[in-house]
This record gives sequence, C-alpha cells and structure tokens, in this order.
Amino acid sequence: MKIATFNVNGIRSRLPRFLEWLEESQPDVACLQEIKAADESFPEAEIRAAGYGVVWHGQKGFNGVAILARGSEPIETQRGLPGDPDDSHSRYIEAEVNGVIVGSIYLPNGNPQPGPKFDYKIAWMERLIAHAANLFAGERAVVLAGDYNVIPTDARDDVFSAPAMASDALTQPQSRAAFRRLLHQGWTDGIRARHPSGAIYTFWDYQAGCWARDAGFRIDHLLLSPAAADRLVDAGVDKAARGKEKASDHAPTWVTLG
DNA sequence: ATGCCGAACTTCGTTCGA
Repeated sequence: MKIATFNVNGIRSRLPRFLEWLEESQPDVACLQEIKAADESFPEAEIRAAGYGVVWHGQKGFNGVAILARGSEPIETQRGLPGDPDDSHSRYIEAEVNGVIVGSIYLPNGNPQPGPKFDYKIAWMERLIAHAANLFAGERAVVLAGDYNVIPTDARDDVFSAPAMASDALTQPQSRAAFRRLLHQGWTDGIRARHPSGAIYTFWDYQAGCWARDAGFRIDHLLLSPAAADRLVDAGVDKAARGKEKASDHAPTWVTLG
C-alpha cells in the first residue's frame, strides 16, 4: 500500500501534471494540500476518471486539503482539526482507506515571525498534538501525512543552509519543539526511518534559482503510528516531479506499507 | 533590507505562500 503526500500548490493550475504523476506513481492513497479551490470548483470528475475516489475540504483562494484512494471511496472520519470552532482555514481532513486511518495535514506556515501568523501556527500545532494523541491511543494503523511546515533539524540532511533559514518560522525552536512533542507520542518519521542520513528535500522555492542549486529543505512528512510503522517497507521523494514544467514547489513524498 | 517566483483574486496591482 503506497501512501503519498503532495502539496500541489493549486490543483486547477497543476491538474495536467498532477494527473500524469498519479498515472506514473500509482499511489493507493494520495493526501493533497494547498488545493486552493473552493469545494464547488474542485476537479472531482477528472480525478474520478483517473480511477480514484476522493474527499476534500476546500477553501477559496488558498489552503484546502484532499484524500484520494485508488479504486475505492475514502471513508471520511474528520473534517477540520478539532479544538477551535472559530478556525476558518481548511487545513485538515482524515479518512479511512483499506483499514488505515490517513490524515492530510496542511500545517500553517507561520511567517512572518514573530507575529499573529506564528502564534496561529503554534496554536494549530497544539491542536494537532491533542488530536494525534487520541488517534494514537486507538492503536490503529494511522498515517498523518502532509506539509508540516517544520524543518526538523539544522542538519544538511534536512536543509540546504541553516543560516539562510535561521529567522524563518519553519526552523524556530518553538516550531521544532512542538513537532518533537508530536513525534515523542510514539510516531515514526517514515522518510527518516528508511533513510537515516543523507539530504532528502521535499520543497524548493521558485525564487532565487533554488531548484537549480538544490537549495531545498524537508517539510513534507509522513508520521506512522506503531501499527503502521510495523508495516513500513519503503519511503521516498518523487524529486523528478519538481523539475517539470508548471511544477509545484513541493515534490510528492511517500511511504509503502506491507 | 529587499526581492528574487508563481498563481489567483482583490484583476494590468495586491496578496499569499515558504
């Protein structure tokens, strides 16, 4: 079972490339972020024609998440992250697919920091930690996949230049501490479990020639509950997708479970 | 210190992302 996460940076503008990737990569589950489409303008028909069932939580202009399942219908278990009824951002959807609970996460970026956007990021992470604790306690196979907007460490394995990112919300001690507290509930970072060392990036900025000089970092993560981690076979990043015309600034990131 | 890019709306500039 292959589970992928892909921040598409606009599903409508990315649709031809996205459908190509779906055909080539054949994920059983695909968690999407930044679909940047209102519910009614999501390209459901094209995705179903590609052989996928789908649930999505849209928003006009920005944000928006989805879960696709090849040859089946995802059973939605959660829409929006619990804990703040006033939160209007579409950043979380969760569904069961073939007995696995899958969350599609678009964690707030938090820039500029300090400021209200950073405060929102940290508050959102606290809600995620609380919801993840409930999921974890269920002892099911769970995969929390998405754009976490956290670079886990300053190592070159995770970021092309720690000094260049030192004042960014993605590397702040508070962001990292919250991410670590989530991991320390007992979740396994799928990419690092399979690739303990070596530079693995999932995002390269459009600006300043970042892709050409491999100035990327790792912010798209798949966290596995123990029952899912026991089944972990492989993990990787479809880096080639980032080099294509009209590419997202993120590359698809995936795990396979046996 | 800022813009460097790319996309969509607020639409021939502005806002957002990371």
